[in-house]
Amino acid sequence: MVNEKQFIEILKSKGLKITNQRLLILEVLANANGKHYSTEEIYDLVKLTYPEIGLATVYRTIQLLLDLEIIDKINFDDGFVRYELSEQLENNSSKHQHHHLICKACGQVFSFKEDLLELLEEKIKKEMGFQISNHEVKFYGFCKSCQEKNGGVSVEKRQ
Amino acid sequence: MVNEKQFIEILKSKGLKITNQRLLILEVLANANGKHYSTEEIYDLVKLTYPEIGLATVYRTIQLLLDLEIIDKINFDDGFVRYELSEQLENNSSKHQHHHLICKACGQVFSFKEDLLELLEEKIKKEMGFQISNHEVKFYGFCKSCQEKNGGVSVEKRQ
DNA sequence: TTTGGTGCAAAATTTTTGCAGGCTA
DNA sequence: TAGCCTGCAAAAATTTTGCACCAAA
Repeated sequence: MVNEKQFIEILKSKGLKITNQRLLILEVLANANGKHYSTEEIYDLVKLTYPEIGLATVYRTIQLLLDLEIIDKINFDDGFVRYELSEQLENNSSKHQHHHLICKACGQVFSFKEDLLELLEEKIKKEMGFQISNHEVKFYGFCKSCQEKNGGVSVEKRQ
Repeated sequence: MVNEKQFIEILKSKGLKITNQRLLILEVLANANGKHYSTEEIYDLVKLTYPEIGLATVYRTIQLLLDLEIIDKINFDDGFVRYELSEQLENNSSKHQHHHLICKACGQVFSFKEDLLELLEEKIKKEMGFQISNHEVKFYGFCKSCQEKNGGVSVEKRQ
């Protein structure tokens, strides 16, 4: 999880410039606290403190953060592409920290910290020779509160 | 995996009409054979045998197939939303058949049939009360042939 | 015949790009 | 100062919608 100081170092080391826009976008994502923002949401949040920012800059900065592997792209199939700070550690090796639980009734997204995929990854490596560097796991279902609300019969709100 | 006969029965039972367009779109997906088509690709393929079809019909039929849980939506983050026939069985209970391996060098998508997620799903159920009905697992990395091509040093082509 | 489904075109969304000017290093 | 970066607006790409007509039941 990259902080501002590290981010500045990364930019410097690549010969990239340190701008308010870049720092503010990273800050929004760093303070997301479990939320997953879309480009538009990031744009709106940055505008609160820096109204002159353009949406194109947000798109360009997000692409930059993706290229630098500082953030990850996630798609919850709600029509928006969302982003979150990558959990990748400086020493690399383990990028496997959490999975997403998506409630089909209320649309809420929960994070679950745990990695139990080593077995599966080993099997894939052995059987297919595929070298895994990262994974994305999404579980669709019904959250506790939606199950209780409907007495066990949960109704889908979205596909 | 739904075949044409079953599809017709499902449509009938819901009071929906059986049209050439619907049958042809299902046929394209049923013959995809491991490939994952985007809306545009489905449109182009159906046009070969039914040139008068409109793109809007493809979008509407795909939404219908999603609602009926005959197909699943997949996003490989290449800018296109893709679809594949759902593996869901008639008797329900198990929808957990395969995962996707996405090569970051050549972009190819491989499928891996295996489910070793029961342990993780049980844990999630127990700890969070979240009732899982389906999951989507994507592994990013480098396929065997790309590893060999580059002598073990694989170069990313895309994020 | 009735109703749902389709094709077309327009509209709405989301994302990318070109360019002149501004800011970081 | 040089060149990267930004904002704006236009363009491109993807998806949805309205409507008149057509076709399945």
